[in-house]
Amino acid sequence: MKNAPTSRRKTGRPLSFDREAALEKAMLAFWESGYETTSISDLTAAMGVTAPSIYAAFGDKKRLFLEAMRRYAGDPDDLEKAFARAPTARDAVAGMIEDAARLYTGDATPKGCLLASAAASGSKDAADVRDAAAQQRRAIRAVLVRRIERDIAERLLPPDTNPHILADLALAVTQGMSVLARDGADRNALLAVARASMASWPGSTVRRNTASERTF
Amino acid sequence: MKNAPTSRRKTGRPLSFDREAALEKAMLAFWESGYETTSISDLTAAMGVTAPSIYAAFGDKKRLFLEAMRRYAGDPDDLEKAFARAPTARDAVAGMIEDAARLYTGDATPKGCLLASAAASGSKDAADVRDAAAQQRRAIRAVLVRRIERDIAERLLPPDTNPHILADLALAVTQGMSVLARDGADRNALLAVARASMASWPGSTVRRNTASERTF
DNA sequence: CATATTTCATATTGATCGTTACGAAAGGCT
DNA sequence: AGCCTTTCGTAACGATCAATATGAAATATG
Repeated sequence: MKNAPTSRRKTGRPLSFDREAALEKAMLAFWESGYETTSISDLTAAMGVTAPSIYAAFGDKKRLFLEAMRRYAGDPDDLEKAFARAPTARDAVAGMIEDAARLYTGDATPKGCLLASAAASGSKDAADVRDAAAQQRRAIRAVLVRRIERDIAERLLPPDTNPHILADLALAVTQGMSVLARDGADRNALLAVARASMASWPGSTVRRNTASERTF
Repeated sequence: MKNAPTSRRKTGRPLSFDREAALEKAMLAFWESGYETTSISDLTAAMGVTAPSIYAAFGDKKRLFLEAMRRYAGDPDDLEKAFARAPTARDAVAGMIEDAARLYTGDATPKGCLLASAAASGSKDAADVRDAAAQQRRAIRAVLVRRIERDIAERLLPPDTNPHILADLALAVTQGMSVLARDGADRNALLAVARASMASWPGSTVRRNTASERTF
């Protein structure tokens, strides 16, 4: 039960818990039950850490959630790089949506998307937390738009393609799959939705009645 | 300030508020702030009714929410009838999604979808409320599936069309648009997403580079 | 070993949560 | 008018909320 010696500790009683592991548990709790509807009592139980230790390590509930949310969402730059590596914007978006379908139906994690459900609504006191979640979604959307714009510039997409609409559609499908997952849809159902949604991508051949590539 | 004489009142002091109007206000409050995160105090302020009167008229917070949610969602039979009137399943679904886009961006109502956001997550005490919302969504999905199956039977859709995937996709786009609306997307942006999403419908001609019918 | 520093567990803070007694007020019925 | 029934406003209930005060325990340093 030692904390990682990342920051050189000088003196005093050492932390009795793994900060990263506790943050992971907090993330799962928020993922499962939402920001305002996960109590400090819930968090102490999930993290195995008493309330004063949580406050000492993370500040307050709001900061703990924001840290957990950033941990969930990951670095937007990583998404940008993954998108840059993809051969086309279409591949990048299809990959993102299918990854989401898998993420939302994991066995070891709550169903659905933390970003979609943990702060979907709430009291006025938590407006800033909802804004933070919205900002995360906007960051993802911006990455989507940029990648689509690149393909337009490279003539891989029609010049009249509206990147904002395509990005919004991809985001809507992704966040909507979270609701399906919460309602009990299994991984295959979500993957089918993910693939079906890509049929609205420009240049898609909406093939029909072919046994080899049946999207519907 | 008289209540409608629908149920023949016998005796006693009359209600001093309009039950339906108060329910409407409660619905808007839940729509805005969610089930658990809207307090009785919030509700008394929004409804203009004191707490004991709320409890006398609606039972408790849970029953008030369920009644508000049913008022929001409307009768599933009405949706079924509207779907039956539509010339094709595609028209029915496109209409539903576009109606949702308009509903989620109304000026006099909160942004987004009550069904999508008010019970997206929550504590264990509210699991039955989330289940009730899930049941509403499943009812809509069932209507979608039946209407699609009818078009398959009538040869208006390819015989290998999977009605569950199409229904799930329509539901995902719809619920996903709620997130976009909450994040500030305007009505035109949502309508564009709604129309773009229909391009993945079987038999769609994904037309490109035509100024007359530009879907992207 | 002694001291400084930090975290520990226990217990509690004031505020707010959903819900309800309680008695006064307001109508219909005889 | 006088009773009966129902709703009214006020005030409070126990429970839980997020957040801390407090002092003992644990480690580094001198």
